[in-house]
Amino acid sequence: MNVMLPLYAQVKDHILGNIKSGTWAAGSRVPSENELVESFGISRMTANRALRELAGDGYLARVPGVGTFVKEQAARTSMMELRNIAEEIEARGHKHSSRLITREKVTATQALTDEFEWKTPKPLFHLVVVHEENGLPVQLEYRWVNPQIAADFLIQNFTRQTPTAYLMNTVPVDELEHSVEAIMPDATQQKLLGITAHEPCLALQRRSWSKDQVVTVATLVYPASRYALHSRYKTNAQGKPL
Amino acid sequence: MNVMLPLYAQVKDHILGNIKSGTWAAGSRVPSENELVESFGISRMTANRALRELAGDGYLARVPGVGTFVKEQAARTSMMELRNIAEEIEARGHKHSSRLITREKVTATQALTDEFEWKTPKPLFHLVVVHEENGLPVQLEYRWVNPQIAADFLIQNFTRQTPTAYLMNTVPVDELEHSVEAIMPDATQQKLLGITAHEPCLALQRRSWSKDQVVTVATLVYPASRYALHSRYKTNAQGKPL
DNA sequence: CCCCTTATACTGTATATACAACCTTATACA
DNA sequence: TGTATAAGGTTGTATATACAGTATAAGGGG
Repeated sequence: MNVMLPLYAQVKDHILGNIKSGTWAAGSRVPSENELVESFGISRMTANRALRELAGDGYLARVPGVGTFVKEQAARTSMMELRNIAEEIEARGHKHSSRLITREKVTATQALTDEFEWKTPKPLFHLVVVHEENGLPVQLEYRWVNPQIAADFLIQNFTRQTPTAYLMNTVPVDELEHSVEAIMPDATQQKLLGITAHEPCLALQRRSWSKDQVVTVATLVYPASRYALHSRYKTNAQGKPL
Repeated sequence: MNVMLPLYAQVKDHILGNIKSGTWAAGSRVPSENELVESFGISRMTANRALRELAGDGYLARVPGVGTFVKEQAARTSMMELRNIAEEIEARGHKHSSRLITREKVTATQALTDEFEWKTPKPLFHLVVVHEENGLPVQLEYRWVNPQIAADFLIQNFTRQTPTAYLMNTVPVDELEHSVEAIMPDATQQKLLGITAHEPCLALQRRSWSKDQVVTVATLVYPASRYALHSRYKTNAQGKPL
């Protein structure tokens, strides 16, 4: 059952674990390549690969002749990121409610198999939820969840806690991907959102990873008249987010 | 003058050049590690590093036992980064071109005065540009620029350098704001983008600040069928992106 | 005291080698 | 004909070794 990770990945996990747990604070020094060679009993090239890849991912900064250090990771706060809609609505002083449309266990289609980065189709939890702000539908949520990571996902009561909130509290998220497009709603979506066929919608697709495995894929459909996505943040000298 | 690049970087450049120039189309096979060993006279580990890093960057897909292939680059743009569309298109190995529709000096409307955080209306530079990917319109850019910060903006030749590129090189950006909504195009937009009245569009509004002053306001309209906005990033050390 | 040299530690790159896992194709066999 | 096997090419990982470049600290000589 337990898949043996490659050595360099084990070293990466070890270092990343110490960073995320806060044991190694930002700016502090991580073991040098030769120290990792000693403690893990590996070759220097393997230690080099672990440190080099973590540096490429932005977790570490390497300085020739000096050492390797934990990088400062400013929180990139924005509404485009992982935020659950219930909090957003309540932050506006409005009332959030939700209607559970579908809750089932399905087998992944080919497209979903690709999304989850699997080679073969596997079982998936599937959920369809309509979120309402003061009784008016504002978001249609299609969600698929990897059962291997969130095994008890389907037995949750999602009228009290949104799927996003449950996943955020249960699984640590390493990586997020968002994709936004404009779509015209189909008949089912029109009915569930209470809109006409002529109203365009935003379709926000979100994938989240934990330890290089896709945890969940969600498609969030917003009627254009009722919602706009928004973000604002500071940047560094290169024009990239901090 | 010439800085000698490391061997693995030279190999990466060679492969990337063939992708961007379109010599190697999406789906086509790139040389195997052993073939690179032969043609470049390098060791297999060096070839491996070049291919592995390009795969990590999303340019290549590697299949054990089969080979390495040029990946399809989806027509998507990053909403988190301040990146100019010309680079994005060229990174996909396609050709970027642009048509300047309007170039003028105007006085800010009340709405624009608010956007620029001014108390009274002031002069503004205004530009309308259509960006094309392989000759097909993919973005309609409405841009307003603060003349106090970029005084020589209007005399630039924007067929060689995009407005975004010019501003990125001229003014350091401290802060960015994005807002996305779904719209139906009006008659003018339909004509400029070459789309029908029934195709929804993404309208991305962007404001950027430098030293607490608004530098530029831009509205970027993307036909839904040709573009999706995209972002992917690692979360912070605490795994709590918000 | 200051400057130069030297030693040491660390990262960056490159090679040669090895073995495993995977896939395709050709071949031998029933 | 159909199937099992073998061979060869491909990626993935791991090691041992080597040399270059950079930064820091220690020591020696003016």
